[in-house]
Amino acid sequence: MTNLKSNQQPTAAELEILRILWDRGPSSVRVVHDILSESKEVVYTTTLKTMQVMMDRGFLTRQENGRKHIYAPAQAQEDTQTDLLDNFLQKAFGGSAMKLVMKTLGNYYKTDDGELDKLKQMIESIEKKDDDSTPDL
Amino acid sequence: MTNLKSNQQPTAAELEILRILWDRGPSSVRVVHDILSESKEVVYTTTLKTMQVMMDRGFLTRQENGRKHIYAPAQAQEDTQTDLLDNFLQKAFGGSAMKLVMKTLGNYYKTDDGELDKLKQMIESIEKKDDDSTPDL
DNA sequence: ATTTTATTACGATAAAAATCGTAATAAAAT
DNA sequence: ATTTTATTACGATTTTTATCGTAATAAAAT
Repeated sequence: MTNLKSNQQPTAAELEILRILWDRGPSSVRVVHDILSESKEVVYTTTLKTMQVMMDRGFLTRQENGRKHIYAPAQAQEDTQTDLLDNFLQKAFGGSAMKLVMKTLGNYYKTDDGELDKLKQMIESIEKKDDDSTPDL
Repeated sequence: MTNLKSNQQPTAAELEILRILWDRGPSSVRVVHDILSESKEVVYTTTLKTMQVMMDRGFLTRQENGRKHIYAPAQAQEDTQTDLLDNFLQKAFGGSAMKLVMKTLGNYYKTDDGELDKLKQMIESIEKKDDDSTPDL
């Protein structure tokens, strides 16, 4: 019945920019924009403005020396992904992590063996741990 | 460089309505609204309008007898989830299904054994199949 | 038949997100 | 010093999404 305006998520356009920064490290608007332009038609000032807004929203930090601004993600990719995942899991799968996992594997199962092995390891470690703590959702 | 306004996704508000319809089957606006009201403060005409928009967007169908309209999802939950997943995977994990799976398991590993077993089966069947066909993304 | 009630239709407004154009500023080149 | 170039700041506009109020319509109750 209440409506706690929960944790703000970056928009789609913002995520594209974050991805670039995570990949290339701290960068100027110019660099980000040029990369962005390869996959999307957009004007320089739009990219700039978006990054300024992201600054306000706390998604980016920046280091200014003189007129030059170098932007960096405020949060590690891992942490942002955690937030996004929480959100998506609720919205699309009613919070059932297992349904999400099964569907993902079912749809995109082409993987290399190394990855499947890692996955198996993970499952084992879950089976070991089981029942001691931590959330389930 | 182009910008194909790809496949439309339901918004968050629309998904809440879809979820209700998937759960309860085809329903009137009244029913959907009453259920929605339990978790969210919203006015009847807002729910109505949203559902009318969803109709336009092709997310819902409806059967009218006289003044009474009964709405139903245009697409099975599974299929919508596939679309959502495609989209999310790109946006948040750069298309790497494996990363998504690993992170999901890592974050929400509390599951019952039955589910883990199913998961192991799935992995096995993937190992069997491997290399014949189908997309990887 | 008249009134009450429930429902839909429609349009208007608000809020959020995305985009762009213009002006201001500073550095670099001449 | 003056001009050119690159960058940021700022505000305006557009688009999309969400919300609501009022009027129209039909069915049910009296």
